[in-house]
Amino acid sequence: MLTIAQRKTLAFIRRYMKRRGYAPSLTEIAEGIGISSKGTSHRYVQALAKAGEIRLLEGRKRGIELVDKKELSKFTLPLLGTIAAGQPIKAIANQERLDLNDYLIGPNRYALQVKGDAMIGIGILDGDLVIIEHSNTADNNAIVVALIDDQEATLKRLRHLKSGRIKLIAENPDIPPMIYAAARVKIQGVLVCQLRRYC
Amino acid sequence: MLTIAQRKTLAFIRRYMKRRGYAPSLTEIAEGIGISSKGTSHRYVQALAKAGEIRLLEGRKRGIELVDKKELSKFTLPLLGTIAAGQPIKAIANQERLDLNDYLIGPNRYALQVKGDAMIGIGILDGDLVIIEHSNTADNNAIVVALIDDQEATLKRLRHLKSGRIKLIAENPDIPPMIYAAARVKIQGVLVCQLRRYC
DNA sequence: ATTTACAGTTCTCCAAATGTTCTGTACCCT
DNA sequence: AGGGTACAGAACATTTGGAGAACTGTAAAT
Repeated sequence: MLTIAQRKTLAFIRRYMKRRGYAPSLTEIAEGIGISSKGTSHRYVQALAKAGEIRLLEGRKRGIELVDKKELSKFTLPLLGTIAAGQPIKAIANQERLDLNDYLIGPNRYALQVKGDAMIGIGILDGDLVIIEHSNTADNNAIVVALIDDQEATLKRLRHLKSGRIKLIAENPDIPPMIYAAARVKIQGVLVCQLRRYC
Repeated sequence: MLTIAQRKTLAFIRRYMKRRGYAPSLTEIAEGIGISSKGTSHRYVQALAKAGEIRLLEGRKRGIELVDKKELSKFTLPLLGTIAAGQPIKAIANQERLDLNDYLIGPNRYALQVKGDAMIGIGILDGDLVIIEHSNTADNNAIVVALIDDQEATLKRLRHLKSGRIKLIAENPDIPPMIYAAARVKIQGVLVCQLRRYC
């Protein structure tokens, strides 16, 4: 339940965002609700986030998002808990919901269907769908879609070698890793998620 | 979430393209939003691309395309094609979209997180999420959540034996299959889909 | 084919705006 | 007096906004 001051804060944030299209700063919130300390408005904003009325984008200026109560039920599934061999399902407290939306969807993402067993060692099988986020760079050890000599595109684990060359590793003991000069390899995207349908 | 400057940049690009029919250059963008460094406008444009507001046509001058936001907000992803070791991405004709909604979501479905390696043989690893559709029956050979003696819940492959008994098979050579009298096994749900996040 | 102007990319540096955390003060209540 | 709440304001860390130089790549003109 919100206090009067928190309610006032929320109302101000809503008004501000509606009018200007972006979130107010803490100083503006303080002004807007008639106090002079942004330390205090900070407290209210934190309380609103905890109450689930807004969402805070960590480490960003004006990083407030309104939570749309309608949207909440759309692409979510109840996350019941964990299952292991030999043990009952262990329920997770207060029935979390899993938001598949931010799990899977995003700008610059696309799906590919995997052919072949090159990545079988990490459980990516023939026919699986992988979701790729478009990017020209990738962290060491990430799994990437790499284009070699502008010809072949493959899904492999990436490793930057100290020599500056690039090692592409298939997670399959039958397929040896390959090493290429950096110029021959273009990264097209990074593996974000994998999914497989059973029915 | 866009910053104020990014928003301003996007608005300018939209205005410019509407009026002139083609995209502005970085210098024009800088002028248009009232700054003098095209290095800076470059940063904003990159940020907009990452946020999915625009698309950049690589290696082309004035290569900015506006992205239609309507498509993006749905629960779909472009399905580009297939990827295999040693071959280019094979595009699927006219860019199908993959609707994850009917892939994943449904009434009576819930998610569980898998613990342990019991199903490693078919690529279900520790930590993966599985989506289960609630059901008291299952086809032969389906993978199910089964409750044994009202005690243990496990994820196993189901096989109805001619004897009327039920065989539960872990897809792991280290774990032998178990056979139970039908009365001891209750099916709680059927594995519909599996997904794993990599980042 | 070469030159040239335009456009995009990368980099470094700096300043201002903003979020976060703390400490201190005032007021109200029992 | 003690505890709680509301608020102010300082101090600090981080993000955002911006300038400009140097470089690479593209496309058009010669």
